[in-house]
Amino acid sequence: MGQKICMNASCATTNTVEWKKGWPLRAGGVADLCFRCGSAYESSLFCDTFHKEQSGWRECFLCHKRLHCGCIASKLMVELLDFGGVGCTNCSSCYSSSLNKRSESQDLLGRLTMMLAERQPPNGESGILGNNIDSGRLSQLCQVVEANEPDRFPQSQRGDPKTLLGGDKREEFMPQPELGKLFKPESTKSVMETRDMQESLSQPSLSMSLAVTPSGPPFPSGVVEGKKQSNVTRSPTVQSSCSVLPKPSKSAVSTPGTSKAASCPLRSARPPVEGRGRNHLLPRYWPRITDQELQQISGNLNSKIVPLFEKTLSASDAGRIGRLVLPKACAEAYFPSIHQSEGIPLKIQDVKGKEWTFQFRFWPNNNSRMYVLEGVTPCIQSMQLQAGDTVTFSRIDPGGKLVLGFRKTACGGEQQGSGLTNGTSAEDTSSSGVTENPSSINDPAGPLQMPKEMKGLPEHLSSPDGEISLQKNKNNGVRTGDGSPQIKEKKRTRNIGTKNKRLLLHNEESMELRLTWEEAQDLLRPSPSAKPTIVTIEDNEFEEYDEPPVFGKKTVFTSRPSGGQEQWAQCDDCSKWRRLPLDALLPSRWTCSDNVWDLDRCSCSVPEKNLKELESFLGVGRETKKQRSGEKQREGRKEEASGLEALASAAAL
DNA sequence: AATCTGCATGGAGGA
DNA sequence: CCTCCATGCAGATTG
Repeated sequence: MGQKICMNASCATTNTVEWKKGWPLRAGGVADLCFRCGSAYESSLFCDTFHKEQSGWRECFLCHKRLHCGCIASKLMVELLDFGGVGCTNCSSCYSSSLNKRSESQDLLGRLTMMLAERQPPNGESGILGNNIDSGRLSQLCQVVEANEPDRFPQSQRGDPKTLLGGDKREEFMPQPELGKLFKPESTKSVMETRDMQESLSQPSLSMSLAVTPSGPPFPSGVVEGKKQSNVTRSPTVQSSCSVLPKPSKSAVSTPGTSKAASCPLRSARPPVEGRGRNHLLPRYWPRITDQELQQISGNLNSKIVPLFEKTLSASDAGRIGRLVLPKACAEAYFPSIHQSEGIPLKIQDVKGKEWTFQFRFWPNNNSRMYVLEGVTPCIQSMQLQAGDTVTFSRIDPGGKLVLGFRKTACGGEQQGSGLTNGTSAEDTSSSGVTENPSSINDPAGPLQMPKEMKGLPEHLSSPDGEISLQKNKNNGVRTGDGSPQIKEKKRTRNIGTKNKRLLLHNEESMELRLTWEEAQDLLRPSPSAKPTIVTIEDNEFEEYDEPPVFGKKTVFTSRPSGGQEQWAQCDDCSKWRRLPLDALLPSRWTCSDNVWDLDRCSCSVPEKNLKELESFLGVGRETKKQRSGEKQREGRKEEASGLEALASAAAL
């Protein structure tokens, strides 16, 4: 950590800023980026998509089209991001635009397909998307892309670190200056960076990584609807505070949440911190956090807590619709500026360190805008909030990470469960519906979901056990704790799922998509005629194929009582199971006549052998076996087909 | 039919 | 009078 000038010419903070690590450039070298840039890619849209979530839909920053992260084109997009491209493959503003439409791109897609196949970890984990792309491949990709898109790659820029590093040249790589961030996909994190992952995550980071704008943290823009911004840098801190106490507004007094707050001598609404148009914020939205609460938390966190604003939930906010109406002034002051009605996904951490992603968007309304956070239902339910309760938006400095706290209206006083709480009545919030940091789910190395800042929270504010057992709830595809009442409401659960579907994250469909994708990976085989070229990168040998992979047939492995394993495959004609060598790889269609390993059973007329053993493994009985040739076979094929379709559609894209 | 989604409307409160 | 925002509503979508 030190003081340098951010090398990202488009970065909002081009003044002397904190920095923490460099930005690897394709031709080598490292560009020093400011804290904001550096932290941005940790939580960048595409990082999350590919390496944490690994499935689901995301929205392009530029064109706002949705792209499925499981698709190969999207994968390619992510890789290209490392070279400065920002945007989806559909986006005309991105130098990788139309890549998936070009005939030449088929080669890339084919290579990527192969890379996906190659990277499947032996244990079947969904790691292929999380593995690093080797530099050689990236170089190849880059060359092809450059060849295809010469206009986007002036010769002077290619592979010249000085060009990339030099002054504002970098800006030429940025499709839109106001994007202002370099999105560092995790796919391209170097080994070194991977090693530093924990450190990175322990650093405060911008959860809301989009739309960085020229001034004023966390997401200011130069001019927002005609309002000129103050050019404030790092925020003041907690102690910004109650020097000026507002005259209690009518609304503040009248709202259930705040009226009780007013009864607390310490709970005074404090003027908001810096932000666009903060002076226009109505006092009703001023955070009513006590100094005691703030000091306690600040002390625990080694970070500065900056209360931004709060809002008392209306019936519609807390209702099933899942939309939380944001005060316009607050949204424009503290949230990223958005220019498209669809808005952007916004990550906000709750008091337990769990990260939620909401869709921050707006609707045109009477020549103005109405800002909403969509998909809040799971979070609201997790906090067991209802109309009249208050949610508090705060920020952790440095880093600008958003924290969503809450304060409940309860008989005899308020309960507070924010990261700013005094800790006297932290809710035992269920983790249901939580869009847990996907890395914690997928990363076998351990959960990373608890930021350092939140680890400083008192225990009772953190997750009860810090490691909630993961249950793949097929109904909602999220972690479920021990069942809050809300979760048991089928309608709500359904609503959650569908809402999250809009969020493109962490929903049941993404879970299913991921599983399907993982299953599909099992089916990938190198083309039989393909001969691999061994490439050694960082002491790891990779087989590189010139031909795209083929889809193989699913097999099952059994364990002999005496030890050792056997592989079994089912004939596509007679549905009989045949034993295969362990290393046998089958094509997508395989019949007994293809059983070259056991000539005694290379015909469908030959009965099965050792069936009991196999059935024991499969957990099926004779009756099931009878049906196997019927329904089960069809289902099996259907499942297999779903995996194939997933890949096929990805490849088609 | 239920739910989602985008927009419209009108009351409340501030200027 | 104007802006904001809570909520309603209708068309679209989904199961």
